[in-house]
Amino acid sequence: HKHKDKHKDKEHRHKDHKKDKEREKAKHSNREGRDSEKKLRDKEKEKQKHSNGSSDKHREKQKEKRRDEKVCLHKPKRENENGYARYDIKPKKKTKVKKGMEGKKPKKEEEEKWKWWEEERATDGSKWRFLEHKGPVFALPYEPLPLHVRFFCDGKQIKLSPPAEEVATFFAKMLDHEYTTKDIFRKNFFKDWRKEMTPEEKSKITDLNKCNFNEMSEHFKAQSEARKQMSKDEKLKIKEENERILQEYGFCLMDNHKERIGNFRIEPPGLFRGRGDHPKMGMLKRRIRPEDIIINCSKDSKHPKPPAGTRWKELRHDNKVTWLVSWTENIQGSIKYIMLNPSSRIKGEKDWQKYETARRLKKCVERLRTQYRDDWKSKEMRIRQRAVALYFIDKLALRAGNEKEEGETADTVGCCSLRVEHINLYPKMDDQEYVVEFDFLGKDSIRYYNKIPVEKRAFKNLQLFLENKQPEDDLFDRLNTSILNKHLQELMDGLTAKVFRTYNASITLQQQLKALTSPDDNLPGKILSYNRANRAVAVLCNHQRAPPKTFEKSMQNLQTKIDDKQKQLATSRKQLKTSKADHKASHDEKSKKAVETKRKTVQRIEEQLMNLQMQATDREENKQIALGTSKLNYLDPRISVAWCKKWEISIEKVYNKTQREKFAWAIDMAEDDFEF
DNA sequence: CTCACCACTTAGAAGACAACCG
DNA sequence: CGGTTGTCTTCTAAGTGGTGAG
Repeated sequence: HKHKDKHKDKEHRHKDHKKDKEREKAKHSNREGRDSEKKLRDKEKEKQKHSNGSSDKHREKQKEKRRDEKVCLHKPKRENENGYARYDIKPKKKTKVKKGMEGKKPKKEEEEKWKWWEEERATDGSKWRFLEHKGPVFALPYEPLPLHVRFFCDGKQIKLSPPAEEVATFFAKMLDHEYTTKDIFRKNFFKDWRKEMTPEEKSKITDLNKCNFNEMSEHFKAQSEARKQMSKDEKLKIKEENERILQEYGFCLMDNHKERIGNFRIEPPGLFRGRGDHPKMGMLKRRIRPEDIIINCSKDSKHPKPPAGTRWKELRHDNKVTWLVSWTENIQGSIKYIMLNPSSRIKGEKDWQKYETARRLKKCVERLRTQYRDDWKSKEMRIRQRAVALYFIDKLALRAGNEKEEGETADTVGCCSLRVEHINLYPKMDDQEYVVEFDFLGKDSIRYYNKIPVEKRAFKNLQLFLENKQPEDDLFDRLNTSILNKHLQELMDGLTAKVFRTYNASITLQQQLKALTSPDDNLPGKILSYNRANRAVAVLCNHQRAPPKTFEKSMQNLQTKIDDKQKQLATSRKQLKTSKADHKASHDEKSKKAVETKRKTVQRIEEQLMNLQMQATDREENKQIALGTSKLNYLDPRISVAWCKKWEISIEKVYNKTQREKFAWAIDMAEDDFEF
């Protein structure tokens, strides 16, 4: 019954979010009415938000006032355009797509511009009302190797049966990869490979070290080389075929809208590549057949047909979930899904909601911080542990750290699963006090290393937690993510550990943008500032990448360019000097003009040089840092949109096409004064 | 509480593609 | 125009967090 209560709470929360009565009414009214009512509600929500006595209440109010003034000044007449009442209520300063809005518009056009964020959200936990799709695209069947490609074991040629040969090719394709040298990988592979062999093969092939895959490997290299060498025509043909498949299988119909599917292809069979020190690396990931597939769609939709002669495992009509297709994978036994693209309504709404939760945290974060500092003094060990863990999650943006099954995955940890061996305490270090040194492997086995001074009371608690423990013992032995999240839920509706990461990432971006952007900077300068702000977040969240293989070389190339530019600048300056001298001597129009052109040239080259240097700085600073993850998952896009608007930078400079599609909601709704 | 299960978000690497350069 | 380089897209692994049974 506990869970049920919780569920009710959640429902209640959701209902609170928007006024229920109004929504019910709106559901049955027409589009215009719905929209305007939504706006009205939003406005009310805004007011509520601003009047609930948070610390920055005053500033927020000022801001709102300012916005209203601006709106009045610049865009008072929107409502006349097509009679949509909604424009009366919350005029937009800038509305991108206007033409074609009058009267009836062609369906296709409407489809392209569908603004789901201006529509109602379901409140009953259902994710859709209608869903129709074509099912998944299966991996191509195995094509046996041509006869001339041979395989040897112990020096003797063996013609492998197709199943054994297929698995062998998986290994052969990876021969150049470091994976294949690892003991665990080889052991796992060999074990699974033998399962595919005929008894005869099994008796002949008993030692992987005696297997020679070279001809296979060479064959695949030649094949990929041949693909590269294909004529334009052939390449075009393949491209068209891919496009056809995309058009047929890459979209679904969900609640009257055509939506892009994220991954409509079933993962092909192959060898499992775990990250880090994974105990299952090299195992055979088996081929998925229609009989493994569960299809989810509307009862009243045209159901996807399984390939001829096969059947689905199950046909389901569950509109409480968002997936279209699922199957169980054989390595960990987990379920894999086919879901919609990030640009879809279903993903976008959730994403938007995530940032709204983080913004609610912003309003009460100081209160929570006071509380956890207070809890450091608690009589109860579990509360102290909870409070210190939360401090780490807040201050260092650590992940929650769920427990993991031993032997099933690589040994990685998050905050709650930190072990004694992952930290070192230094009461004094150089000129700093109470330094904690973190060294552990996090998600994807990415190393987290950080030496950081912490508050005295937190430090003393850590010393206490370490008492009488072995290195492999849990640092927070009275804590797990479920306890922590239950606590957080009580502190704020919808609060979980990961919200802190979102909040701290977004607030950092906003602060850094404010601090780094200088009005005098030119465009590349501003972009550098943006990237630096983005970088600050990536560092906070520990988003690392392997330095690109060509990094050194590309840096060198850039340096050469800079050197050349410098030389060019020197020559140009000399020429300017000469022309000035000429002008002084002759004082004629022609020489005066020459001076001017030269001056312009020098200026242009100076700027080019600066830009190159900025590019170099940017790239150097970015060597081991991945910006994409934070941009895509942690930074409220409205901050970036507002920044672009404020500095009159086109959004394309900050978001590529995919990102613009994912963040269409933010691009459409955020104004230059948006505050996270 | 633990455990198993499920659904969904977040993650870096690899592969595909496009732009640029000589 | 071909090869190289940098960017975008795809892929799928690895997390988080919710639920419900026992």
